Amino acid sequence: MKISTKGRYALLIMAYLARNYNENRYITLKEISESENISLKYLERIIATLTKAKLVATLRGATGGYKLLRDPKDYTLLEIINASEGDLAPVECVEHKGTCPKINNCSSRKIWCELNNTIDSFFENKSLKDLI
Amino acid sequence: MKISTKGRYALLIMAYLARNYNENRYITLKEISESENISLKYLERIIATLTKAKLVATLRGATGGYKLLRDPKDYTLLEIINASEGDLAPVECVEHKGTCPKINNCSSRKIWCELNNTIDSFFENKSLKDLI
DNA sequence: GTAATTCCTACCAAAGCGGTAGTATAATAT
DNA sequence: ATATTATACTACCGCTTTGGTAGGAATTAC
Repeated sequence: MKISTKGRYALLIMAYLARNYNENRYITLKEISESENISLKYLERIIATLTKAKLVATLRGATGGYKLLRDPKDYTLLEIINASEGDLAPVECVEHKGTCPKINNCSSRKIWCELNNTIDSFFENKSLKDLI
Repeated sequence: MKISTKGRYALLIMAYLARNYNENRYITLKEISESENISLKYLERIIATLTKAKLVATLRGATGGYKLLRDPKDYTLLEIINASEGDLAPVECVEHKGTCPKINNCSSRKIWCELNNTIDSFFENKSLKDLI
């Protein structure tokens, strides 16, 4: 039941961008890397998923970097975690019903679905602003 | 954020024992293995942790097997999951504070602790009887 | 053109997951 | 006693995921 570094670092990056949101400038990964003491190369890979999910704006080249597209209060932690970590379903059958033949008489599945909803709404109800 | 087969199968085993609780007999893994279609050998390994945690009674030899030590309503899902899956903390620093040097000015840790509490109380408030 | 920065792909070691196999030990049935 | 049934313990194994590293290509500002 661990959150991997993908999700954790994604949150760190987004929190960093959020803290500098009002400056409205592009922030380099180099800056975040040095501030948070995480390898630049690894951050590149992690933020790529956030870029693809259109959670951040990017500009290449000199004076380029990343910035938020919306106000921090308008990001839920769920969308950030989902983009970076994938879906949070604690077991396969919650999201993909075809994988288990016992699905219709499984006494546990109801529990897993409930747990999934609990976790999702936990993150849905927290914004990026709450994090900073 | 997955629950592994350790935790899932542990719950299956306990649910099976719970459904037969009133018969007050020792139930073999062979029976559970055939009923649930899970390898006997793997079940042996999984139930070993439940035995060590004193969640089930065992008897070796012919007519031996496993049975519950208490009424199903007196088992929380949390103790079963904890015994089989280990603790559910979504990040290391929630349980082991020494692992991260940034612990005292980490904006994320509060979230992880909250999530941990949410998940724990989810399982704490469900009994084995709820599962069957 | 040069420097700075993102973007893309390939690679890699270590750990965890989901088992299997073999043997030792204990209790019962006959 | 001995054969049978069952748990207990330990070692092994292939596969996938995790947590990175490395190198270079594309893009932009100056």
